[in-house]
Amino acid sequence: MRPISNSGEILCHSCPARKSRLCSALDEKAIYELDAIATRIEIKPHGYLFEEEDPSDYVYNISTGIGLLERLSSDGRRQIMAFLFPGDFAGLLPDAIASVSAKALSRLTACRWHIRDLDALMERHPELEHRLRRIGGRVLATTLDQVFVLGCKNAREKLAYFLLHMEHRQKAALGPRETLHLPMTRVDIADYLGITVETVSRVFSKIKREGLIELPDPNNVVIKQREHLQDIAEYYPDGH
Amino acid sequence: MRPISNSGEILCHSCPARKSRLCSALDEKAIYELDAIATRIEIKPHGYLFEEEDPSDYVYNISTGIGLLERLSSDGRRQIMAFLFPGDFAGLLPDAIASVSAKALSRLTACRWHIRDLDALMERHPELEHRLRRIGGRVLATTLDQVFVLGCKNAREKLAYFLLHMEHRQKAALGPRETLHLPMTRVDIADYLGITVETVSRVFSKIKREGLIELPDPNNVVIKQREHLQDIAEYYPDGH
DNA sequence: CGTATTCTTGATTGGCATCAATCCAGGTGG
DNA sequence: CCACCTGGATTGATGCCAATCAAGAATACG
Repeated sequence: MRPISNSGEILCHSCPARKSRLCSALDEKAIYELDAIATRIEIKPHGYLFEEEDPSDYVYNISTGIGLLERLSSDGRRQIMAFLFPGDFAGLLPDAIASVSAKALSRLTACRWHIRDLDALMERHPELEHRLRRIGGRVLATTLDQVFVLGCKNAREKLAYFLLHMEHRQKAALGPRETLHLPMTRVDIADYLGITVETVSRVFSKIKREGLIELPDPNNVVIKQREHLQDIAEYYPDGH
Repeated sequence: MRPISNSGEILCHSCPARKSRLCSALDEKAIYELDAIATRIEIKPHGYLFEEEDPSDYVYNISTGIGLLERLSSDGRRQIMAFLFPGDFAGLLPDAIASVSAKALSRLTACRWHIRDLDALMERHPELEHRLRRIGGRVLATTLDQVFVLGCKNAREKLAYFLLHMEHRQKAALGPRETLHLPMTRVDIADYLGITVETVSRVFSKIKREGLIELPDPNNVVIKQREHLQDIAEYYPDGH
């Protein structure tokens, strides 16, 4: 059976997210059908995949590029809920109960499904719903980690957590790298951790002086003392 | 068809959480089966429903009483992830990826299902999995609200959010009340909001002096100026 | 009724925010 | 090719909100 996409250059079988948690281990027939109801979309840097006000009728799966989920308050404060890597999902809240926007940090391509189409497909492939539930569970687990960090940790601990978490995400999405690339600005990091840009910058400088990391340039980090960082953050993404 | 519980005084048909999002609108047969694989459990005040280290092989649905989900760090800091009201679920993370404990604030009764039993039942009743997915979606939405509050808001705004949120939860679980009962201590509130007991106490006193609330006693609040509180918290649980 | 626990209030400290200036790389146009 | 501009990053000076330390008041409990 040859996969046919209804609208785009990347087909499921050649998709960078082919091994994503939604597609992998689905049988050929299900993948074919999933492909048939998918729309390929592309967002330019700084563009939005969807915004708070939009009716949340779609589920997205990032194929390539980096994005973020953010929420804004009326007086301009911003909280970043997550950074999006290839394979990640967005728009998993069908009730439109969560108002977040998804913004592209780089050129970004994604698969989009209409909720109704997905619901219909799930009726015939219950395995699909099971997978979506597990994906949701992982998102929740990560969000609980974030709650813990925001509620309990100081600036130094927050940044240590951030670096290790980003390294972990990047490894999962793109494979192991020798240096950690940070595609976001210092402001983004600050808004993710609930601190200010200046504080982020200061802590970067401090842990660099202390030899915990190297900073070839602001967007690239070499972690020199992983265990020390893990102890600071109390975060061990791959076990102790 | 008469419902038969395998272990307890409360049957599904007389369950206080009977109208919970899991059971409601399931057909009689599914409810019967759900009942058959449920275990009724009871926890004393300050006891634990489950703890961080436990293998998370169970899903729980609170029947009566109040509880909380907490995570502790090695140096004693604590973050409360949620307060549990009748009808709420806990243990929704099958991967054991989220280490949280569930503690009882009062005498607490709950339904417990083994994941395996539930998985087997879902094979025959896909509607059940669909419901669990939606429940998980709601939990995630609430947790995202919490992230926003922890990351962006000051002590005053946090407490305003807390009061309105608790009122909303209490209304949903127990029906409308004229006064808001707070079954948790000031320390619990502090650990939920990422601030200290003293700060909680001070803000309570302040908004009481300002006439936003009345405090007949520390555990009961009468909200006098709901709209003002909503504006402080930027939180409108039932729309504007 | 005494003891423990929780809550509240006061005094002081400190970590991070705020305000402000400078640095630096990349892009643009003369 | 270079002067200029711009947005992001860094560093410094100062101030403030909430943490910390400490003590007293209120309430629950054996």
